[in-house]
Amino acid sequence: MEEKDLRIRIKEVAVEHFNRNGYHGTTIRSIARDVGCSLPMIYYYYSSKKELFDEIIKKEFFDLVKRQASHVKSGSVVDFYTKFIYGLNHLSDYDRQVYRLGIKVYLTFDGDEELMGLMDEWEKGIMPRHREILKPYIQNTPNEEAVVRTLVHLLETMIENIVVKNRYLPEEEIREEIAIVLQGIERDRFS
Amino acid sequence: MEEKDLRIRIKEVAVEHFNRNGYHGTTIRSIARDVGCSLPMIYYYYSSKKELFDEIIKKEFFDLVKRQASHVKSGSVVDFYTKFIYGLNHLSDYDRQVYRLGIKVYLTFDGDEELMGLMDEWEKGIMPRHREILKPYIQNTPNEEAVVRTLVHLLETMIENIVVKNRYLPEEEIREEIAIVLQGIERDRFS
DNA sequence: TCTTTTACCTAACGTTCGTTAGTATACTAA
DNA sequence: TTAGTATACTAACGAACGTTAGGTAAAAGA
Repeated sequence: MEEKDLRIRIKEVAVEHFNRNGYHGTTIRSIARDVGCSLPMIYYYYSSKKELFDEIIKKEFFDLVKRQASHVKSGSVVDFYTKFIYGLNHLSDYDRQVYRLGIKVYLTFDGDEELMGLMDEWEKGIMPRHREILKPYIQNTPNEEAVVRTLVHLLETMIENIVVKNRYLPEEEIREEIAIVLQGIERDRFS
Repeated sequence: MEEKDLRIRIKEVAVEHFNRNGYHGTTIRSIARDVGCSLPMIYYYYSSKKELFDEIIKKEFFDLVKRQASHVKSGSVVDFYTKFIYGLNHLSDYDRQVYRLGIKVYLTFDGDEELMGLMDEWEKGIMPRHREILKPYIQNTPNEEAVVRTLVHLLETMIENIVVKNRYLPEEEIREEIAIVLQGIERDRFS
């Protein structure tokens, strides 16, 4: 319990509390109680409640999604996306809660204007990245753009199901859904 | 301003505040201030802050989704779903905020165990309803169940985009995405 | 050695919260 | 007319909040 840096322990417990009770529903006192330290120690490592919340989003969340986005593409597109989503089932509790908290801010359900602005910036990069990944497969499809959009939308719901609603999505179900959106795409690879 | 029942005015302002600041971030005082009445008047009409929140979800939200679900199916399936989603763009501010608040509870981002339980019950009816609607069109498709699931997932993200993130989704974009998921379905009607 | 810094604490500050006690005014029924 | 009820208020309660003042004890640096 005590072998870990107190600063990190505080952040871990804070992630749990912000997740369970939201920003306003979380109290510094309850974090201190669960960490097992005194109340002012929170202020020794973080200048305020807001800074603690901000660090979780600005560092932990964006580090996590950057890590996620750097997964190497291998095999077919359907394979790639299926494994990407399926992998979320096995996120650590901490990572899952950080992800969940980030999505909450992304959906403007928590956080302040500044954090929401960062999310908007981040969101702008999503569609182009997937357009790039899918480009080799769909460049001769008529509704190219719509397919990218539909896939991204589908991915979003599946991510929410796993990360936010804490559901387990079986690999075959994920594959089926992605294949439906990308049907006719895979074949073009060999044409 | 004063022609409306105070009880209703309070609920309207509460919906705004719960939406903007969440349950814990909303104060009875700020609601009273924006309504233009004294603080104890909130307690004259609602026994507690929690009861006020609960009524919004239990009555307003579920009434709204029931109203939404009763839309008559006409034309093609793609048409039906397109119009259903597109119509959300033109929800009144009040209805949109009630919807948004409900989704927040649905995603377990707010509300207590009891309300989340009601959401779980409600969610169980979603997939069967759409399976029923789609049945005539997909009964000869091999991946029947997966198509229903994918469509429901896609609808969920589009609803979130409009209602939660407050985006405007053009009718053609909605139609394109639905058509991608249901491709090959429409044709079977005439086979 | 002595001084400074680091890591921790108890206790309290002022503010705001949800909620209620107590009272006034206006309409309604008798 | 008068008793009662519905609608409104001012003022305050105790509790909990974010935050800080001020201190201690040990380790590190000089």
